[in-house]
Formats: sequence, C-alpha cells, structure tokens
Amino acid sequence: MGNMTKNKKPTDLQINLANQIVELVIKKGMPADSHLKESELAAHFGVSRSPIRGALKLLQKRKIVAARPNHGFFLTQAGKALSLDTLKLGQSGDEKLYEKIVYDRVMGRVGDLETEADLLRRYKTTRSQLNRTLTRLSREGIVERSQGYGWRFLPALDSEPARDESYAFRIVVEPAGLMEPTFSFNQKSAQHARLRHQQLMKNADKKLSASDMFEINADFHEMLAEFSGNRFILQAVQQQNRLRRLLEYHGFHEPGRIRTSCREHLEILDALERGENEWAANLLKRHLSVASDMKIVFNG
Amino acid sequence: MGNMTKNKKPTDLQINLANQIVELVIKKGMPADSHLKESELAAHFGVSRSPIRGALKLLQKRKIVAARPNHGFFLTQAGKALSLDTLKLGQSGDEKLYEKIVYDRVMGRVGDLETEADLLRRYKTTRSQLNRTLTRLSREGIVERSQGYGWRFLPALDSEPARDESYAFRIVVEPAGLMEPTFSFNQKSAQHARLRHQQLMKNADKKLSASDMFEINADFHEMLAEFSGNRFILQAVQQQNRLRRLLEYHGFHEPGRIRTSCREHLEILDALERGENEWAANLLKRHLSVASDMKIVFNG
DNA sequence: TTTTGTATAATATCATTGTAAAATACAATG
DNA sequence: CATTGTATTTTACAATGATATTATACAAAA
Repeated sequence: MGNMTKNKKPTDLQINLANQIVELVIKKGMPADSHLKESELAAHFGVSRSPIRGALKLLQKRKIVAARPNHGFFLTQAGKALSLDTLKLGQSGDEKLYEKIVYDRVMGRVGDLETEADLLRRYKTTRSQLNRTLTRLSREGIVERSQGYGWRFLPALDSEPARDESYAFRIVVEPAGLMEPTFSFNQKSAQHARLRHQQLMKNADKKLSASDMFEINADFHEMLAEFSGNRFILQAVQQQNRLRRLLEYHGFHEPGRIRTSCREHLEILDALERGENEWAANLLKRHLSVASDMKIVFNG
Repeated sequence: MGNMTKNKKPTDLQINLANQIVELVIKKGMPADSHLKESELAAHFGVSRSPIRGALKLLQKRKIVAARPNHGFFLTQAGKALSLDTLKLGQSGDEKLYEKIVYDRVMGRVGDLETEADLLRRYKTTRSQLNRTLTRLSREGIVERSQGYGWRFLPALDSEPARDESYAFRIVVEPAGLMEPTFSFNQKSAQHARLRHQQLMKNADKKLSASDMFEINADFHEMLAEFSGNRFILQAVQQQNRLRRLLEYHGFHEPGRIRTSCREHLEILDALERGENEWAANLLKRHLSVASDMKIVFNG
C-alpha cells in the first residue's frame, strides 16, 4: 500500500521549513489554491530553492499542498483551516534534541556544568548537532560555554525569583517601548492580531491548545516591541519569549485568564490606534503586573 | 641567551586567564607580595588548576609574579601599579580572529551573508576556532547562523540609528534598575569604583588609554545593574557593553568628557549612598542622554 | 518573461583517529 | 591542614576522506 515514490527522508532543514511555510500560510491567511512559489519562499526564508522543494514535497505527502506538473505547488485548503498544532509535521532532530535537553534541565536531570562528551553519550547524537543545539541554547541565555571544558547551564525561568525578575524586566522594557520617539504603529499587523484574538475569544470555551495560545500571546508582545522601532527592545522581548516558552513545554496553564488576557490586549491595541500611547503603556504595565502575580502550577 | 626552561607555548585559555588574573589583581587592588592561590583562582574562573598554572607561568615570564618553590606564585608589585594596557599579555588566537572579523565587518569588507568555507579560506584558521568565534559573535548578536548554509551578519552598533537605539534602550533599562524593589547597594563595590574614578580623574590630563577608560566606564554601569538585583537587567547591560566595546576597537575617543563623566558617576554613587535612588535614577538618565547626543568620530 | 525542472558545483556533516590540553586524584611539602 | 607538585584520566581539538545536502546555473515549459 501507499505509492512507490522514492522516499528520501527529509532533512532537519526541510522539516523546519515545512513548519515555517505552514506558519506563514496561517499568518498571511492565504486562501485555498494559492500558488506557493519556490523562489519566493526561498527568498523569504533566506535559503535556496533546494530545501524549499523538499519541504513542499513533505507538505504534499501531508496533503496540505498539491503539485501540478510544471506549475508547482498549490494550497489544498485555506490558511484559516490549518492549525499549527494539529498537523505538527514532526519535529526536526535539532528540535527534538533541544526539547529533550531543556526538559531534562527543568526536571533537574541536567547539572549546572556538563561536558560535551557526557551530553554526547547521554543523547546519542552527533557532535555537530549537539553543537548547533548548544549554540542555540547559548544564544537564548540558557547555557554558556565555560572556560576550559564543558558547558555551564544558567538559572532560567524555572525558579521563582527568576520568574519575578523576568516580569519586573518586562514591566520596565515593554511599556517604555510604546513611549519611544521611534514608535510607529503598523495598522496591518495590528488588524491581524486583532482578528486572531477575537477568534481565540470565540473558541475560549472549547479546549484549545496551550501552544497556540502561547504563540498568540508571544506574538502580540513581540509585535508591540516591533512597533517601538528599537531593535534592542525587540531583542529583549524576543529573548523573554524564548525563555517563557520553556515553561510552556511543561504544560503550565492559566485557563481562567485567557479571556481577560485577550480583552486586555485588545484594549491596548485600541488605545494605540487612538494614538494614546501613554495610556496604552499604563494598560500594558497593569497587564504584566497582574500576570506576574499569578502563580504557576507545574505538572511535572 | 635566556634560560633553558622548557618553553611550551601557552594556549588561548592560558593567555586569556593570564589577562583575567591581572584584571582581577587590579580590580581588587591587591598589594605587592600577595599570594595567588591556584585553587582559589581556578574556582573563581571556573576552570581547573592546570590552565591556571600555565597562566601564572606566563605572568612569571613577564615578571608580574614570582614563583617560590612549594609555595606558589606571588605578586611582584601592587595591583595599583599595573595597567591592563601596558602589559597586554598578547592576545589569544581566538581574540585576534574575533577582532579581525569585527574590524573587517565594520569596515564593510564582510558581507551580510558569508559561508563558513569562505571565512575559513579568508582567515586561514581551523574550523573549530572559527566556530568558537562565530558562536561568540552570535551570542553577542552580531551574527547568526542562517538556515541552510552560511552565517548572516546583523547590523550592529556600526550604524548611526543602531547607536541611537542603544542609548534609548539603556536610558530605559539602567535608571529603572535603580528603582527596582530588589535593589541593594553594595558598599564595598561602590567604594572600589569610587577610588578608581578618583584615580582616573587625577590622571585625566596625562594621556591615558582608551581601553582603561572604557573598562572603568563599562564596569560602573555593570555594577549598577548588579545592584538592581535583577539578572535580566544585568544581562542587558552586559550585552550593551559588549557591543559598545566593538566601537572602542576603532579608537573612538571623547577626550574632553572624561572628567565630566567621572564626576557624574560619582554623583550617582553619592545619591545612592544616601538612599536617594530616584534622584540617582534621574542623574543616570541625564548622564546617558548627554552621552547619547555626542557624535562619534571614526578614524577608520 | 516568469516559473518549474534538472544538472552541476559548492558546502557542510559525519565518522575516525591521533594528539594536546584540561580535569582530577593523590602524593609531597611546609 | 592547606597548598603546591605530579601523574593519570578525561576531554576536546585537528586533520582527513567519504557522503549528503544545499546553492547555483541553465534548460524547459507555459
């Protein structure tokens, strides 16, 4: 059963790109039958056509796109109909390793100082994949190369004080971003965020995926940081989001708060649209303070 | 001529440690004849005794420490008598490569997207040294691994708007650090900083090294960030310092401002000592604003 | 003329082995 | 008993060749 197409297994890059393409399709809200042009996607993601091709073939197997000979690939369904979660295209090896390490770390199974050889033995991977992953973790401020041999794991958001400091930091940086002279409101992004939020509120009763929720929230804060016109503010917010994502992996939820949180986000957008940035900054500050006061529940 | 001691050439780590030890000696203001204990240094820098040993031998050759058999190494002169600059212990290969790449990049000789192989050919180094350096540059936000092949260089502080955004960011973060509930003033560190500043002011007429000046300045701001008790504020300030250091490499100076800058720093310390944090935050904000308005002069 | 299809060139990864350096354990010293 | 001195173990780096993947150039199709 199944067809006899030659079945080279996709590379990490191709898997990642496949996921990113779906993300893009969702974000742009592309209609069904849209033509996904190889060179356009290649340019957008900063790679050549080769891996894009592999990614599209992967999506073809999942029936998300269909190929028309000499015409390329076309969406089988509208972006709105897709959810990142439901069609997880599988994770790349990199991603798997990343999550495993992070998970073990949060669970206290990884010490503060680990040698490369130990990690290599433990995770049974290749040197360069481990290195790529550690580089990523290092950029995210989770680990750093120690002088001499080994890697040093830094305290992340897995401790109570770290979490408090994180919120304190965000309360300083994020509202300030709205008051920067370089601030510029992007109507289009805002409109998009608004729609996503409204959609989320409608479905808030149904069981919805924690990660979808997290992404919407993270994207919102990142969008505001982008508006600030200050790359360092943006960088700081992105780093905080990455750190917070680690907690998500372990299924922390604040179910009762979804609706309220959405409403607060929308209020902030309204204020910004009216040009009342100072008021928006105040709303944002309160929004973060409230979230800060909520206690997390680990289910580890 | 010279003595016949076996002359293994020191490793990068050993050179770096030698520099760090001198830095520590200066910072702590250690008196002459102080005993530099191997295990203490090893613990402090997070390495084993082996490379510390190599570093101390290096310092011995430079007559900065003297060895007493079975007793270890002792300072030949007080920390105050040393200057980081005058006795540059040579740079490690890593450091040299790092500076070369950064320099070429600032000079526009490195494109936005470079392949590893190209860089390898150009800088005639080994794969892993290049990788270490790129990892470091990546942590500092100067470069990032691109999807597919190659590395992407990001706009850093080498552009006017980036510099403006940097100051804007610091004006947000640094003064806020003084107002955090977790703030705690460390009398000892402050006293030390005070002394260094007074010393600098006394010698401000003489020609003094740009890098000494930079370090004192950077350390001051980092110290305040430490006082904040917030690791993310500290991280942000450290990252800004690293980025600013890049400009130093190209000899940007503000000779007339040294005295004023020192005085402003001391005023901030005074205010903090009196517990007037809000006033200190205002002073700090003004201090940064003034610096922000000054134009840099490149001599490239 | 734009886009896909395909071939070729360039690039990075992987696996292996030898070697240098750092981590560690333990003996020696005062 | 704390510290240095020294030997041993562990670790990471370097060099190489084989392989797989990405980048690129050019042909083919609409």
